[in-house]
Amino acid sequence: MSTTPTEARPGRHSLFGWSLATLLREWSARVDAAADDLPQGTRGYQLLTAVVHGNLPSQAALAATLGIDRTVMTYLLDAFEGCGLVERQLDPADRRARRIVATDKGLEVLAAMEARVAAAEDDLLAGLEPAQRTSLRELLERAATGTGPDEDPCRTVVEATGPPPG
Amino acid sequence: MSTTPTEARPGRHSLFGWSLATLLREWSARVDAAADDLPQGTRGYQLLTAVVHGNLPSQAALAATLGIDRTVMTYLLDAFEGCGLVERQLDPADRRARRIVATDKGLEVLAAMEARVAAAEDDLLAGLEPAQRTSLRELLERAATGTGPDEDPCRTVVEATGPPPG
DNA sequence: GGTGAATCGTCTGTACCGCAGATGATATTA
DNA sequence: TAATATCATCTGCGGTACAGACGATTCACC
Repeated sequence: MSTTPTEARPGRHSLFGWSLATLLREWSARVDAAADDLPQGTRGYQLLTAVVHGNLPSQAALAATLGIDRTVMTYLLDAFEGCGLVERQLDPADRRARRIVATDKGLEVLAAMEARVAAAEDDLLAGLEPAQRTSLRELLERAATGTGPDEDPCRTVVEATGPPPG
Repeated sequence: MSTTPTEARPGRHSLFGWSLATLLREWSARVDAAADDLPQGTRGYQLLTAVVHGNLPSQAALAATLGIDRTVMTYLLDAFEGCGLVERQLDPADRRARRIVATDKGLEVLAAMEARVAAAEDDLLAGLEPAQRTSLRELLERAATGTGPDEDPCRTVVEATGPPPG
């Protein structure tokens, strides 16, 4: 394909979803390759991140945030609990719910993963300049958090944080 | 990322993959909702787009572009051929391969879909200003197309971030 | 205070979907 | 011609998500 002129390059369709899917696929493959310690690869990394950084009150909230089914969350957390990465704690306020908290080992594993994932992302976005990467991340996050008509009207416009660390 | 211990804002995980996955999920849901005429919903839309706009020579190239298995492509195209949207034509140059071309009905359906998808994207990116949407699309496309094998192989140089051994 | 509806997490069964392997047809090379 | 590789297809298997039902618990309402 390097011999073909630029106009006939496959994938020249400016397809929003195709770009998203391709990027996510590439990103996921790299994260999978770096996720030796986690069950479920990319999904596990996202789950552990949501457990640690997004303080979701319950298992159902966790599932809704990650966009997966409640029944799936059950055996997903089974695997994580079996590896000693998270714990199910009874919520004293609502004894139906379970509070999912990360163990020390979970925090440790996540920290190691985050470093590797950051390196993988830099590799993935090698075609963009640093300023463009920052811009892409910001736009993605804003678009992702601002989606849906069921948006929280109380959500104040974030992004007063300034430029993220390089 | 800066993990400020005092900060406990919900959903504040600046997770690249999470943004990608969320956006893709939302986009896919909207495209699915608009894909009455297509099999396989979002996947079908992407397939038909690749068939029409990206002139891929063979079924295998199509599969590689879309990131799906060859065997999956077989019954995916079976469904499309059954609906009269595409045709398998024998490639005179290589009679093993099949050239996948869209029928008139396929072009028609795709045109209608593209209009609906454009509207859905505008709705999805309602939180962004027009200039930001354009910027996001461009950055996404550049990042997605820049991850191909036609990138020069010198990018394997590890940056000075000092990743863990691996 | 009591009753029914709703929610949370779990379990069970089912259907789907992607992947590995094998197969027939064809192209390429020795 | 023989041998090997590639293309598309078919078959079987494993995993995974989804619908539904279930006990436990909370909430709404009278």
